[in-house]
Amino acid sequence: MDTKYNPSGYEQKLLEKWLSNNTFHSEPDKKKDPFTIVIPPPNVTGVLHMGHALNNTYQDILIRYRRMSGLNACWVPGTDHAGIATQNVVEKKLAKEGKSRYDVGREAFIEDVWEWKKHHGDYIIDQLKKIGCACDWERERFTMDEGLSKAVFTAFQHYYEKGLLYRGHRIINWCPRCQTALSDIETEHQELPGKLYHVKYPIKDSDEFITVATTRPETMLGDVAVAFHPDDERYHHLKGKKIILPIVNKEIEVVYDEYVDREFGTGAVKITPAHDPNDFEVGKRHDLEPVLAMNEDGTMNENAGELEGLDRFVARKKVIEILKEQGLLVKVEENPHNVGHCYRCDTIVEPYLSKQWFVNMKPLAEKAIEVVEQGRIKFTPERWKKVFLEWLYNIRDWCVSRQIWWGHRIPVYYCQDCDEIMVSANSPEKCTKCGSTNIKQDEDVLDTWFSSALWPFSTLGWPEKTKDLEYYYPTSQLVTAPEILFFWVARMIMSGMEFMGDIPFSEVFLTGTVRDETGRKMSKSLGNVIDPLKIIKEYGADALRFTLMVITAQGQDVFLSDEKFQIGRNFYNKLWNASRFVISNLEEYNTEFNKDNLDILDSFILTRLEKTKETISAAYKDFRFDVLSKSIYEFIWDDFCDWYIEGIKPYIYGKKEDDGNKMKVACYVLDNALRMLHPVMPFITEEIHNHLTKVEKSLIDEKYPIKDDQLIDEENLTEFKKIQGIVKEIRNLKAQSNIKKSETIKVILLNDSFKDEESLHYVQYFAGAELELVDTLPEGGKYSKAVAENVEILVDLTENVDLEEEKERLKGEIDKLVKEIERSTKMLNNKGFVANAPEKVVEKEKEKFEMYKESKSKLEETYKNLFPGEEL
RNA sequence: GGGCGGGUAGCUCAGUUGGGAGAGCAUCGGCCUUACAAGCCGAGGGUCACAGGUUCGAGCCCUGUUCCGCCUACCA
Repeated sequence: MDTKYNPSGYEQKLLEKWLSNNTFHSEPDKKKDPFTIVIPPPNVTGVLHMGHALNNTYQDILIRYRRMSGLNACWVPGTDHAGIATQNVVEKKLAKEGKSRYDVGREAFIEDVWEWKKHHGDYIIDQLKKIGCACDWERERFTMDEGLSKAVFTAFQHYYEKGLLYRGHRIINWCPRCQTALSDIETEHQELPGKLYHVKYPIKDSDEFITVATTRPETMLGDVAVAFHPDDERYHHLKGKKIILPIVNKEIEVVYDEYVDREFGTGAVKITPAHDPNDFEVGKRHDLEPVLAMNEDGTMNENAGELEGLDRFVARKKVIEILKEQGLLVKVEENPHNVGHCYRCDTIVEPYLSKQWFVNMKPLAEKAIEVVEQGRIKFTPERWKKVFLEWLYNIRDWCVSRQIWWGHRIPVYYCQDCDEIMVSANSPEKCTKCGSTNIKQDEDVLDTWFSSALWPFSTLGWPEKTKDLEYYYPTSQLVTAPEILFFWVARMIMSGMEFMGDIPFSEVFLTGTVRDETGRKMSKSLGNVIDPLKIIKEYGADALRFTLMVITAQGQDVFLSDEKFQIGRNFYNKLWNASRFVISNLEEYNTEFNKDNLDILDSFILTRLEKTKETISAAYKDFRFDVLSKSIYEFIWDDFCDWYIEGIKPYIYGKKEDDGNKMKVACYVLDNALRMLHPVMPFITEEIHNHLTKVEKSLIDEKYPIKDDQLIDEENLTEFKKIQGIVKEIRNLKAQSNIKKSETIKVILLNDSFKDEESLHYVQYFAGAELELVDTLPEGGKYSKAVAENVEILVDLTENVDLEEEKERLKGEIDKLVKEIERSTKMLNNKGFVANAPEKVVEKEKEKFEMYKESKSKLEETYKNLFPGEEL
């Protein structure tokens, strides 16, 4: 084995092996239970970021663990066509050539996107491979694949025929830059400093004015009425009157509607049905014809009179100017408010009246609510369940049409001759009603999330009834970011119930968000991203994975910085070197140690190993990746390296009699540890395992270690912990007395301090001490004393010891004990404690009390001996 | 406006049915001990945000306050 482990070389080699052997492939197999995960498909435009790295490491660990545990694990990978985002990328590319998509035309543009996808789109898939993802690459899917497109059209037709899909005029969120409708959750609200403008509208045939307030004055050009509360007597006299809309000097209506809050402002609300969802509802109730004042690109239209052609924000200023000139602007107040922004390009979205396709979500949501309330789908951390349900209880219809070109074109066909509307997954050639071939397909495409909603079954072949679908569906667990809980998770559950009649997965694990060290979300525009590929290059994929796992508490946000990845690097370095030591001292790969020939050290390491297995399997159940990573880390570093390997050295170097059993134990432990760690650090564990067994195999095909209760020996573990405690104390005494670790120190112990010779040997060895056993401890003389684990430790102080320091040390120790005794006394004198606390706790406290008292008197004795006559 | 998460060592964070406050990094001291200086041995360091309450006992449970972050929402 190389003396240094250089990740990039090994990782590349192993990766090529895995890929060329198709190691991660899964086929339906009735003899085994499936364990399925579908990947949250990253955008084709995406490059791997830390969020992906975190998310996919979780999934990879789950997949590898289940596969090693004997399940038929299948991880379905793929990418999402990400309509708006991808179109934006290609449009930007065109813009550099001075062209727009309209210049090249729809067909040529889509070809361009496919071309782009072919060359840049699979970039992220390669990156996933680099972090070691055990995806079944043969099953890679793309949401625009033929099969998945068919799923989309089939689903659309199904919803339409069931009456759950309709086309209607509604206020939607319009992005003037992307020039498309967005769904409610695709608009992100940010608070911006805004103003509330109070404007006077003249009342026709009267000297009176009515004052209304607005945050978006430019939309007043689309006003059709002013509304008052029906019970508001201040405005009853206006019934039947008309109001003059300034600037365009149009007559508008007076209406009375309970929507108006009498307490707010003047109690008068201008009604702009084409630019505000509430106003739209009011307009409908009062038969008011909406007036659209804006074009799709955010400029004012012909209804804006002299403002026609101005951009909406320029128009806002202009409106205010005009109103001021005409003396109609009453006042302007500061009014910070939340404004919707396009989640793809951050442009301020416009509530805008438009004809779009909607899915009626209520009936779909009901089933999703049911399965989650019943606990058939479990969320981890559990708090997301509430968030999830809350959203579903208040669900609104989903606007699914988008005015872009890249995506699944809506499978609706309009006959140009007879107005027939046909909805069909198979593009019809002629009108089903009049037979005309003059039919035109809807221009719009579907929301990208419409296709991802079908992902858990469309990737497995739906709408065909495939073997895969039958075997792998429902999938097992889903790992994703909470940001897409509504976008994706909720919709998958709804469509799973609708099309498959069953839940798409039974457990959902929501990850935390990756942030920089100051707590900000990592984003390109902030420039605070840590590129996982850079980390892989510097530290290796294993270090990246391990570090992410060990520092991220379950579902909590994680704060990252470059240096943190040293945790992982240091760990693999330790593992590599320890393994190198074991392997180089091993004659052959043999884990069949003699169970009847174990000493206290063997028993200690085996007990700790088996207990670690227990911790790990519990951690898997609870998605505690931090716990499982940390417990393997501690086992390998603290128990195996610092105690077991150190402890067997005298046997290896021939300083102690050895029958070879210790190396077999070491082999067994290392073999187990590598398997246990493999899901977290797949590369190095496999590399080492191959060296250990001298056989080239994929570790993922090996069995995950199962706990062997026979190897657990609590009594020996306790005894060894006692050894460790004493060793630590002696080392401490040596360090404080400036005695080198390599120098031995004379230590006197009572005969019955330990169970047997073995224990004494290890104390002597680990502590670097020469033990003298006596029946009674010497009184007087220059000895320092410490008490650990209820054992008195006497150290010869004849040489080289600063008595002043020793005095301080003893004083400090005694002081600590005094405080402990005080605390303990108080507790034990408390009748309530003795009466109410569990007997075990009280007993323990009494024992401790006795121990403290004993220790204290022992130390005091020593103090008096060393410093006769001096006050404590 | 509503909801959620968090405030524990200098930093980043653990702390699972309430029973003597932990890890990693950083700091300090000592070590080239034949796997590893990316290491080994040892040490110091905390009014568990604040104020109440429940309890024999609270970092943990309840109430309130405060600060940070996130999600969500049509008050013109």
